[in-house]
Amino acid sequence: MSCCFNRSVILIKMNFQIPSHHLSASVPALAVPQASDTVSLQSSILAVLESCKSPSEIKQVHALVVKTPPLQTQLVYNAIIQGLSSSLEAVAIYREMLLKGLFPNDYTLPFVLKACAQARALSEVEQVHAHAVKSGLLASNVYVSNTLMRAYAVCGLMSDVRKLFEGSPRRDVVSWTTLIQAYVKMGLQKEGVGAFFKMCEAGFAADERTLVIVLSACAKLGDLSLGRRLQAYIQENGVKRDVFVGNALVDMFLKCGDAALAHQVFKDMPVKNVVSWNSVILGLAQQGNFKEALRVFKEMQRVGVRPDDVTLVGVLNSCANLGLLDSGKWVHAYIDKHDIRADGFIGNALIDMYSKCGSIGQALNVFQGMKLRDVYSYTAIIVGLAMHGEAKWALDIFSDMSETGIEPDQVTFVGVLSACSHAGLVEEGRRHFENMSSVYGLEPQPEHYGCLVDLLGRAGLFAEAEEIIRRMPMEPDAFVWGALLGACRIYGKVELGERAMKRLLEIEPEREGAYILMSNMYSSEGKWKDAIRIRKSMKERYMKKVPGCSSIELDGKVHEFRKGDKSHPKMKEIWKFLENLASHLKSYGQEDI
DNA sequence: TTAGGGTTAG
Repeated sequence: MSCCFNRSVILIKMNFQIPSHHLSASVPALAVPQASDTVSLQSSILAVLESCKSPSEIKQVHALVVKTPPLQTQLVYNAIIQGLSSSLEAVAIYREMLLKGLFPNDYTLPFVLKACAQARALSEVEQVHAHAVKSGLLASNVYVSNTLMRAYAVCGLMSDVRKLFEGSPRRDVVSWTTLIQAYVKMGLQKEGVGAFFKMCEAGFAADERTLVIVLSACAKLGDLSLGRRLQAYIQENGVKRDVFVGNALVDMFLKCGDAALAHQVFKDMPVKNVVSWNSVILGLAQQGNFKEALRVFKEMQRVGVRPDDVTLVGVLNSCANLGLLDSGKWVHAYIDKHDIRADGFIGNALIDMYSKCGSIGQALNVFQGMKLRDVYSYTAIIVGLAMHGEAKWALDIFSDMSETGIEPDQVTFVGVLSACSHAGLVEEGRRHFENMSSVYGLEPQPEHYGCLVDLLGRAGLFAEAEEIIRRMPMEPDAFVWGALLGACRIYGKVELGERAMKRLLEIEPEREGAYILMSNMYSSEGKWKDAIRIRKSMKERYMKKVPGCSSIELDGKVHEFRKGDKSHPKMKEIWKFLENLASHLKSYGQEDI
């Protein structure tokens, strides 16, 4: 190996900086046994290295090695690099090793590459790549080629990963798994799955680690039939069904929309951990089955599994969507009690929960108390304020956000535009819509056009709204036509409303909203015949208005109210209160409530 | 002594 290894090339290529503390040996805190000859001295130091419990202890041994030339061997350097392979310090030691005239071997490079990959240090990866080629280790050792593939994958260089894979003289199941994972990490799920089938054709047996990655790709694709094939593969090929495979299966079935299968796999798992529970809770929440998500959370607590921050995000999301303020507050108290940092995911979920549960003040408290805010935090509070009619405030926070340098994304603009729409800020709304692409490089999506049409329509600017729809680069969706129809209803624009309804029904023939808006419009314009015609055609299509439903939580009990449902025991009092409220509002000039 | 694994928001 060493005969073809040109050290001068390496010395020129390796230009890493060695941190000074590696060169100035400090007083070693570890006692090294005195040994009479070099060999036993080396085995002593190796034993000490093996007993080291922290990187700082290893660095102390390294200081001793620097002072003791007989200890400067390939074996000792490998052991130090191995111990420090979770930081770039391993690379500095590697360079020092080369400067001492020592060669890397098939144990050195994987650890150095692991350190490079962890730090995403591409130029170091490339330099070590050169050494791997020069030394012949890349061609001869599959560990070296696999760790190198992984390092390029982490740096996002898919073409280099593929070149290495294709040029690799020997491939094993790890090489294939690394290739598949590189594709999946890069968002190329289909290519990842394709590589899995090629791997099978090539006669390799995928193991549980491979399957976990392929299952996660399948989950992202939402491809249930592929998921079933993978489950069959696991059964037929005796893949070990450990907790990782189980969790990946649960997540996959949930994301592919088969909650029953997910639940079956979950039930059959011999060992579950917090991730298993999280997958179920989050999966159910993502499907909109918030009540079931909360039921599973209660079950999790009953069996004594401690929730982590991921669990709490799922629970908060469910509370937010069910309007369960008290439960949300309970989670908040839990977070405070257990000293879980409310920055990042948790903080953003709290903002969303409070604002969806109607407590915008609390949402603002959380937002203001956060030390680290990201685009999600800003978007959550902007959307929340817009929802609560605090348009001006929402826009102020948007301008604060611009000053911090955090780039808004497409969802942020949904919040900004809907704030403008609620406050009737036509000019400002137009400007933000324009800025989306010209300043922030974001292409407006149908929902942004929907907001703009809503804004213009509410302001009575129908010609401009129609022009916007005509100029849309994509087909207008139901939100866009719905926004136009809603505005027509306000202004009694019957003809335009009919056109909007027609388009809306082409897209969503089964939705009753358009019929109801249109029939209300006919009624308020005195066109009773038309109103009756619409209602009749709804009946012919067997459409029934899905009763609107709202719920509040009081003292831990959820009260649900549906349109036309008088079953609540305190219905009389509630109606009386609402009537008082309505007359109170009318006295303030609100006529149409 | 060496390589590849699941869940997280607006």
